[in-house]
Amino acid sequence: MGTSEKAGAVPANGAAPIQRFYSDRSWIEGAAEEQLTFVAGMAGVSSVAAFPDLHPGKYGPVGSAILADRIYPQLIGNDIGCGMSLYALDLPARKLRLDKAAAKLRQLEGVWTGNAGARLAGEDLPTDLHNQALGTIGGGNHFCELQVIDEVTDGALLEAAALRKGDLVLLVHSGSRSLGTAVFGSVLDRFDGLDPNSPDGKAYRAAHDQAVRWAALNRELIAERAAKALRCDLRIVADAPHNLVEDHAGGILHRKGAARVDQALVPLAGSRDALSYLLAPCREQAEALASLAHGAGRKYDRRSMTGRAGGTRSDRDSLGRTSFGGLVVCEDRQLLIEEAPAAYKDPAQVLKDLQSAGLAAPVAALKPLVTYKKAVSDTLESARQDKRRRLWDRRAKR
DNA sequence: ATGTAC
Repeated sequence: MGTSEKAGAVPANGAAPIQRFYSDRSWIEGAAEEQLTFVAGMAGVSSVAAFPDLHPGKYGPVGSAILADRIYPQLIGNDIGCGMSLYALDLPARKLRLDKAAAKLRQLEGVWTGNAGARLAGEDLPTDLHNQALGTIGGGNHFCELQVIDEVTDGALLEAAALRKGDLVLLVHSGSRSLGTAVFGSVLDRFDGLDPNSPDGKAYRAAHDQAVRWAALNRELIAERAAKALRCDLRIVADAPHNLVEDHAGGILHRKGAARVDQALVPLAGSRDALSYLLAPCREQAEALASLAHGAGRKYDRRSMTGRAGGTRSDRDSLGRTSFGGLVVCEDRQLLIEEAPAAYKDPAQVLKDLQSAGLAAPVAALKPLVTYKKAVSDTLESARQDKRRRLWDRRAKR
């Protein structure tokens, strides 16, 4: 980086400034800090913002926003366009039976049989673009959760969104499935980044932008499938993608698990056994790069969860229920363990840090009722794999 | 994260 007029904002070592929006009360791994430092030193990076959900990722710190003069596809990774959508349901909460709702949500399993071509065309996408996966949640940390508006902290803002305490909502976390994987796969040898104005940069950006629109449509279709299964209507409250590149302040902003704040309300996802929140973004701070935390953030990686949760039968059974009396639909045992609530940080602390940093204010807390992840039974092979990992971990501890 | 990889 040269001695431009921006030199005053650049630390002596030439790395970009890192703005941290978390306190020492948040659980931040050393590896995530190292990744932040690495990313801030990458060529062309001018600004980095880190949020309290920060945790190490495969190619960089998840829970950060990175402004650069070029596109680094690895910072976005596979799941281009991944994000959170919140929908209001016109279903009376008092009529809801959780076990029946859980049974109905099982209809989310399998393919969606609607008119994919028409919906894709409506989003200005090719009518045959990856349509076999449309309307499906996927695996990992993706979910579709039925929630109830619990505590209200800003009644006026909630009312402005035509919501009130006791209303049922749907929080959908999903992305572009293997469409995004294919787009990332086409640039795997480009870790030095792409000039956004070069043919390669433009080609990536075009395919990326399609995956972003596909992912948003996918969340919409998942919500529609869920509402149809629950036999009610739905209305969108917010859609906040957190994994993509976009133009920002004359550069390329990489959202690496950092929610976009261009709407009145932004969802902050908790774990399935913790509250989620509806946030009102505060006046913009340039250093925050128009971003917020996207969730609680992982505390433990997937692999290490095998030794931490689901060790006994009763432990595994308890993973299917929540302390709120909620239900979890996830018949893949390995997934149930990897995504155990213990794998996640406390979303209330994430909220506190965002609040004290002056980035957002809570509007309402959302209580999980039914978390839908996967309704098909895990295979014999994945059970065997689970057992092998367990034995291996036990041996490693000696 | 993923119609994974053994």
